[in-house]
Amino acid sequence: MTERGEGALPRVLEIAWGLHEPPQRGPARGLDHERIVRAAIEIADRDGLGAVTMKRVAESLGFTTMSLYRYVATKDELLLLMQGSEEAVPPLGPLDDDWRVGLRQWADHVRALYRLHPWLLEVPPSEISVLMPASVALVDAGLGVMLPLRLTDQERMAVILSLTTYASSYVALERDLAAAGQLEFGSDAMRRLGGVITPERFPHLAPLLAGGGYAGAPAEGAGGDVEVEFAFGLDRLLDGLERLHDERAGSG
Amino acid sequence: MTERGEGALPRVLEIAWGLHEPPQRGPARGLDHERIVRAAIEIADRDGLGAVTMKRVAESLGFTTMSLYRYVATKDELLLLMQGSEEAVPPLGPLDDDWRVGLRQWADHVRALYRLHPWLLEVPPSEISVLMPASVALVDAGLGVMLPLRLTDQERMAVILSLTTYASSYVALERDLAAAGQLEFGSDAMRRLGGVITPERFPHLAPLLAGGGYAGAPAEGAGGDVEVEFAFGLDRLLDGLERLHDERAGSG
DNA sequence: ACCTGAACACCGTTCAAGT
DNA sequence: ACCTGAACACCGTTCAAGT
Repeated sequence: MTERGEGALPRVLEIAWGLHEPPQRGPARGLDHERIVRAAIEIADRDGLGAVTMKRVAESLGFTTMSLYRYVATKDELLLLMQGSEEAVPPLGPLDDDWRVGLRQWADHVRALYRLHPWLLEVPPSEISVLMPASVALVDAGLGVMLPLRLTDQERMAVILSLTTYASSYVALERDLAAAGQLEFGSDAMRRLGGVITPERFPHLAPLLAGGGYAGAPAEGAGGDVEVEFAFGLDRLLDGLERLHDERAGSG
Repeated sequence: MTERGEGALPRVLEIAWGLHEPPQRGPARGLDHERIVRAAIEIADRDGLGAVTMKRVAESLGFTTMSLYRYVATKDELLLLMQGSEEAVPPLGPLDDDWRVGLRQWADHVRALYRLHPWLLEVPPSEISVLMPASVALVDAGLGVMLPLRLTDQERMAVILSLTTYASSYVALERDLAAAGQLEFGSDAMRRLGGVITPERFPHLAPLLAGGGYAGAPAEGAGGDVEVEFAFGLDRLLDGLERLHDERAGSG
């Protein structure tokens, strides 16, 4: 009964898409997947993914740890439901008709998503997550923006993937820089580091380090720099797309 | 004695760069950081990061769990040492003088690194890791390739970062696709999925899904596709760089 | 069929003890 | 100062029991 043939959808997809019919018989259920996932997301938003334990989630709902296992097979399943929940995704308004502007808006939206829920960066990735509601909605919107571009479906997917990983990586960078800002290496430490990161061994990086243009001295303007770097890399990718598009327009 | 003022380097950097002098007095040490890190990497390579426990690492060296705490303050410190160890990085040969070719070689090398040690994708990121030996060596080489490009230091770092995250993301994708290949949704499952991922709700993605151009049916050619997509995104980024370079060459 | 309390196996880490 | 055994707090998960 639990395994319905080889062609069945993974349980977690059934749950996420609302296809999972609760059992007919027996006492009324005290919980449901939506409440559990929402509670878990709240905890992760507030205290990080490490704070999401089965115990803490259950108790925040007024139940015992073990009650969760009536709704979720393992903790990994819960994490996947969190990641794929549309609950976590802010609504995505209409995107600009100009593909370049639209893609930038789309990338900004993805970045906002990771900023809103930094724990998304830590959820162990699953091959299933691209089929969860949140991902499907995002991908669909992104594909829509690229309609006027002369690209194959596969290339469109590659762009989506590039932008997604690009945005998420930059949120991770922001987080790391924020943490690094509190490191504040003293001149003592920099001298010690300069003793091993020498111009002889690292001719290109050592000058940067000495000049404060590398990690270790991101004291001022760090936030702004990340902003600039995000736009820079994004523009390079869009430039590349435009060049490809122009070439194909010319030859087609 | 353990805290040497505010200007001191983080302990893990001292260890990684070989600046950590072992205590003079007392019995001979049975272990050293290098052996511990190497043992941990071997376990992670073979059985994944989840298999790296203090117990397993210690026992693989013939010691008890607790002995490790003479060398490493916490498990997180051990993970960081693994990640930043040059042990894990295959030697990087000389790169082509043509910046485009060189950057492609560099990106391939980074990708090879993640393929060799997939657990690198799972190590919780630390702001310190960019100062560890492995990262410093990689970044230095990457900066060297970009010497002929008309870019600021900051832009060069942005490129390095983009390529790194790009390469690592693709290795993650490969891994996920390999896992997804064993999912093999049946026609039953696809029909069920098609009931919620409808053309009405997802006009751009639904046709892809129905046509097998999206996850869920990556049975054949999946590996090859990833190869194509990697080159595609990389070329777009390099195209963008070239355009920027050409523009500046013209106006400078 | 739901929810619960007790129990299990397994973590990382602390501490007091031996040498 | 090294290594060890015992112990602690905390996980995820299983199971038998109550309703």
